[in-house]
Order: sequence, then C-alpha cells, then structure tokens
Amino acid sequence: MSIDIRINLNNELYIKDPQISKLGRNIIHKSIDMIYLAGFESFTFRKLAKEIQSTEASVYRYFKNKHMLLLYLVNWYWEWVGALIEINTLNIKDPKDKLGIIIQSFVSASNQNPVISYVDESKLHNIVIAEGTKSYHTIQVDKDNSKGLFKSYKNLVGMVSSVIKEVNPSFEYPNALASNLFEMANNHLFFSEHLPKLTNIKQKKNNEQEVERMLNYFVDKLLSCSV
Amino acid sequence: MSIDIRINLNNELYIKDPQISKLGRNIIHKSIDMIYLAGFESFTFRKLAKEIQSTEASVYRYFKNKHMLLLYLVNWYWEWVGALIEINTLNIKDPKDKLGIIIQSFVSASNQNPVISYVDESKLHNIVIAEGTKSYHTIQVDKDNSKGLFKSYKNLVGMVSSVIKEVNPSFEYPNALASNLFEMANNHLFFSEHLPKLTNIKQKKNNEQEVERMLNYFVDKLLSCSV
DNA sequence: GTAATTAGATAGTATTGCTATCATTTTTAA
DNA sequence: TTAAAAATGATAGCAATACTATCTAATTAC
Repeated sequence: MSIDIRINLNNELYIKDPQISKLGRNIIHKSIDMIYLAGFESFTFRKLAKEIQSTEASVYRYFKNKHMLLLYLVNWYWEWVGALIEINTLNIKDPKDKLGIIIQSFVSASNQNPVISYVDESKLHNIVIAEGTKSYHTIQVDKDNSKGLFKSYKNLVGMVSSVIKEVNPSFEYPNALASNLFEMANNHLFFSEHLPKLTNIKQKKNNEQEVERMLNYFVDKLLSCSV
Repeated sequence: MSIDIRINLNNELYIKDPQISKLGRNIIHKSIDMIYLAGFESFTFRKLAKEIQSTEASVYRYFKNKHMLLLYLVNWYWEWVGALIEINTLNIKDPKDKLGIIIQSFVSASNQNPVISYVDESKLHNIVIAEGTKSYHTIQVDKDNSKGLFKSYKNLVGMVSSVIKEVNPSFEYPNALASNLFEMANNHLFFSEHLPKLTNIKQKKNNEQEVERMLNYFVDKLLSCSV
C-alpha cells in the first residue's frame, strides 16, 4: 500500500505543478530513474521524453530546464526529510535523542516506507548524494536563492540548528554544524563507495549504520565537551 | 617577482602537458579566468580558444574535454596546498600547531605570494570552492579514480590524517575529519557569501579568519575531548 | 637544412537546449 | 451535452555544444 500525499514546494520551481497530472508524475518518476542510473550530466529532456513516450515540448511545459528539475527533486528531498524528522521527533523530549533521530534521518530516511508512489526515495537520496550540491554550485545561485529555491534546505538547517541549541546553548556554530551534518552524511556515504581513502567508513552493507555512528561520535564530542 | 616552479601532476590528466608550452600555459591561465568569472557550466573550449586567439582543435590537443581540464585545475590546487603545508609545517614540532597551519592553508593558502605566474591562486581557490566537488560527482568517478586522478586529494587527506592521529591517536575517524575540514572550509566560505542561513559565518571582509576560527573550534572539541 | 613536432584554418557531424506552431485529445464548466 | 478551455502530441527548426578529421603553415630540434 502507498498513500499519495502532497509535498508542498515553492511554485517558482516549476512552470506547471507536476504533482497534479499523470504526465507530471511520470516526468518525476522517470527522471529519478534516469538520473539515478546515468547521472545528471547525461540526462536530457529529449531522452526523458522518449522514455515516458511523450515529447520534449511537453516536458518543457513543466520545467524550464533540467537545472530546475534537479532543484525540484532536491527540494522534494529536503522537504520530505524535514517532514519525517518532524513526525519522528514529535513525542521525543530529550534534545539529544532528537538529534540522534535527525542523524538517522539524514543517513537513511530513504529506508522508511515510501510515502509517494511515483517517487523512489532511495534512488532520490542517491541523487541528492551524487548531484545535490550541483543545485547551488551554479553561477545563478544568488538569483535562485532570492526566488526562495533553497528555502526547504534552509528550513531544515534552521530546525536542526534549534535542536543543537537545545542540546548545548553555548555551542557557537549551530547552523554550520547542522548543514555540515547533512553534507557529511551524504559525502561519506559517497566516499565509502567511491573514494574510500577520504573517509573511515568501510564499504560494506552496513555503511549507513557506520556513518550514523560516526556522526553521533562527532556530535557527542562537539556538544558535550567543555574544552 | 614570481618564480615558475613546476607542479607535478598525474599525466593521465592531460593529453599534452600544458606546463611546457606557451599555448598550454595560456590555456590554463585563461580557463581559470573564464571559469572564475562565468562558472564551469558556461565554459566551453570554443569560447576559450577565441579568448586566447587560438583554435578549438588546438585546445583539444591538450585536454580530452572540459571535465579533464577541471580535474587538472583541482589537482593543481590539491598539490599546491599540500606543498604549502609541507613547507610551512617543516619546522613545527607540536602537531596541534601543525593542524592550525593546515586549517589556515585550507582557508586562505591563496593569500600567499603566488608561486606560478600563469596561475592566479586566489581565483583557482574560488573555482575549487564553487566547482571542486563536480570533479568527483560524476558517473565516471570510479574509472577516473582507478586512473589515479584523485591521488593528490587522497595524499593531502592522508597527510592531514596523520597529523590528526598525532594530536589524538585514539580519534576514530582521522581521514573523515581531514576531508571534512577541507570540504567545510570551502563550503562555509561559499555559504557565507551565497547561502548565509546555512552557516554562522557572517559575510564580511574577514570571513576567512572567521572560518579559520570555526574550524579550530571544531577541531579543539573533536580532538581534545574525552567524552 | 631537413625532419619532426606543433599550431592554425577550416570543415563537418551528432547531440543538446531550447522555441514555435498547429492539430488533436481530454477536461471543465455553463 | 455541448462548447470552450486546457493539456498533450507531432513536427519543425535553429543556434550552440562537443567533439573529430584533415590539411597547411610555422617552429623547433637534431
């Protein structure tokens, strides 16, 4: 069983909301597959159109270009992880426990039961790991930012930051730690698979648990230490 | 005054060594300018050829494609930072002091006097900040890695890792911390300018010093804490 | 001074990244 | 229910990108 809830995304991300039509959902579904398999560079709207048996022109009616589609996908992920964290920390009182759940969500939220039938969260997480930073490493980052296209990420970081402040109000860099936990989770999952010398996570089935353990180890030292 | 020393780079990075000819050095010099100004996405060999008053075919005789040129540039940076750290820590005994110099080098090595006349280290650092991770976030990362195209980065991380182990032999993730310090330095310089909500570094003239202070703060807690 | 290397000039080709137009199908609203 | 509106499909086209190839001219090396 899967329930189709709606994820709320900045409408500057798309021309026409892909969530409300069959074709739109197809675009999302298949573009995740294709970017997951062959990477963002080789992905084109023409190839996508062919895969979903539609036309290039139709895809362009939903997204201005493939950069906007990538932004849509990563925003989707940011929103989704944020929502999961909200749900899973709802009854938790201890901020340290909250932070543990946050770390777990950053590393392996995609192992949760899927929320939306046409989005494969596990593949999407892999896209965020491999292509996520390309969403802001562009020449138009400031323009994109002023349109609110990174709001979901900033909200997520804001939320985590406030938990960090609960754990240790005197920690001086809560936002930096929050964004770094997110980036580190993704980086070290990537490194363990492709560039193992850049990490200490061994490439194994349980590298997710290892990354989770590492991030908790870092956080413990950073927040429970009076040095 | 500037002295032209030679940086030693894996010869898989290029077809013909750009360091040994006027045209080659011109390619490096001008491509740094252009990528710095307009970003890697809009950079093409045709535009570059026009700028240096040469031809596309000539540029292709040095580099297989623009991805290899980017790899060349980031390798150049990794080697250069590594060399600077070697020089500046040569007479330092205390590993904690060494780590301080490493952090300073990650953040602002480019403020040192330039080493090679046709490479603007400050612009190059900005390229590494904005485009560096694109060098390994590709579908061919494993192939590139097996050719040794990330060796300079891995060496750098290995070197920093051994200093970390000197400071605290029981720290469990020295390689991860080393690569994270490098990435964090770059990320937070970028965030402070473009996405300030993701960091606690204020956008000011002295954001480099602030990032340096932050990284030292993190390292202190991580390595001098028995929690 | 000749051979070898390097660079310039030019051309060509498949693919990318769009935009535009018109015809059809599907949806919606009176 | 039917006419209008909206969405999609079909097709075309075009400038730019990412190369490859070939031939000639200049430079350098022996």
